[in-house]
Amino acid sequence: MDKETIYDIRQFNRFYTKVLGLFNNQILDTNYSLTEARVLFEISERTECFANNLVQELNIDRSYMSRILRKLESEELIEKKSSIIDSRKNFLFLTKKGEELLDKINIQSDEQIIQLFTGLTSSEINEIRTSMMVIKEKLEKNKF
Amino acid sequence: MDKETIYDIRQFNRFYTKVLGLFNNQILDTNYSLTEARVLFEISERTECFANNLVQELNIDRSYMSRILRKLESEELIEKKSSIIDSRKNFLFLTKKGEELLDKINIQSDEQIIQLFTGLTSSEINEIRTSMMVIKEKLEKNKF
DNA sequence: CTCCTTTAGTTGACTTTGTCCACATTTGAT
DNA sequence: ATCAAATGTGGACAAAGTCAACTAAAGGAG
Repeated sequence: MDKETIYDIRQFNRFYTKVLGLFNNQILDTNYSLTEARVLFEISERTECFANNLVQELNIDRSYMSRILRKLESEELIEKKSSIIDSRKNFLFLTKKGEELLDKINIQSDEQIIQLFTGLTSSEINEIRTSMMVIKEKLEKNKF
Repeated sequence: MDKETIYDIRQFNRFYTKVLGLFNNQILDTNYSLTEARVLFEISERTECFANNLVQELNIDRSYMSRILRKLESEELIEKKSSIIDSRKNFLFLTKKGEELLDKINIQSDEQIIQLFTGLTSSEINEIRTSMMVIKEKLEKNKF
C-alpha cells in the first residue's frame, strides 16, 4: 500500500468520524444514549439474544453491559428470562415499551439520514450507497 | 429516498462504527487518548491554530478542550503563545516532543490501516479507496 | 463421578471523559 | 461609551468506561 492510499483512507476515517459524531450527538429527543439504542436494536434483530452477544457485537465491557441491561430492565424496556438449557444465560428481549421506543428511534434515525442527503441528486445518493456497499462487503469479507 | 437505501446507509454506519472503534481502542502503546491524538494532529495541520478551531473541528466542549490543552501543555507536547492582535486567543503549536509523539502515532495509525487491508488485492484496495473518496466528496460538498 | 477449566454474568471501586454553568476578559459593532 | 458576542478558564458534577474479584453454572478429561 502506498502512502497516498493510506493518507486518503485516514482522511476518510477522520471525515466519517465527524459524520457519525453528528448523528450520535443528536441524541434524539429520547432520554437514551446511542449505546442504549444500539443495545435495543441488537436485541430486536436477533431471534435469541444473550448479554454476551452484545458484548461481542458492540465491543463493550461485560461489566458495563451488565449495568446497561439492568438499567434498561428497570425502565421496562427489556426483559431477562433465564435459559433452561444453560442457567448462566439470560434470554433478552424487548418489552412492548422497548419496541415502541426503538420504533421511535428508528424513525428519527431515518430522518437524520434523509437530512444528511437532502440536497443531493438521486444519482449521487445512489453512487454513495453503492460505494458504501463496496467498502462494507470488501472489508467484511476480509476481516469482520 | 427509499427505505432500502436508508437501510443500507444505516447498516454501513453501524458497520463503520465498528471499524473506527477498532482503531480507537488501539491507541495503545502511547499513554494518550484518541482525542489527544486528534488534537495534536489538528494543531500540526494548521498554520495558525487556536483552541476554538479545535472546539469546532473536533466537536468538543470548550471547557473540556481547555483542560485537554492544559494537560498537553503540562506534558510539554504543545505550547501556547498569546496573540498580540487578540489577546483572548492563544496560538497553539507543537513542541519538539509533541511532534515526535505525533510521528509515532502516525506510524502506528498507518500500520493499523495496513493491517485492516492485508488480505485484499490491490485492485480491491483501490476500489475501496475510490469509494471512500466518492462518499467524502459528495457529502462534504453537500453538508460539511 | 470428581477435578479442573472455561464461560456468563454481577458487583465494587475506580478513572476517564464529557457536560453545564458561571465567570473574566477582550473585542467589535453601534 | 455601551453592549452583545467571542474566547477561554474553573468548579461541580454526571455519564461512560475499565479492572479485578467473585459466584455460579457448564463442559470436558480421566
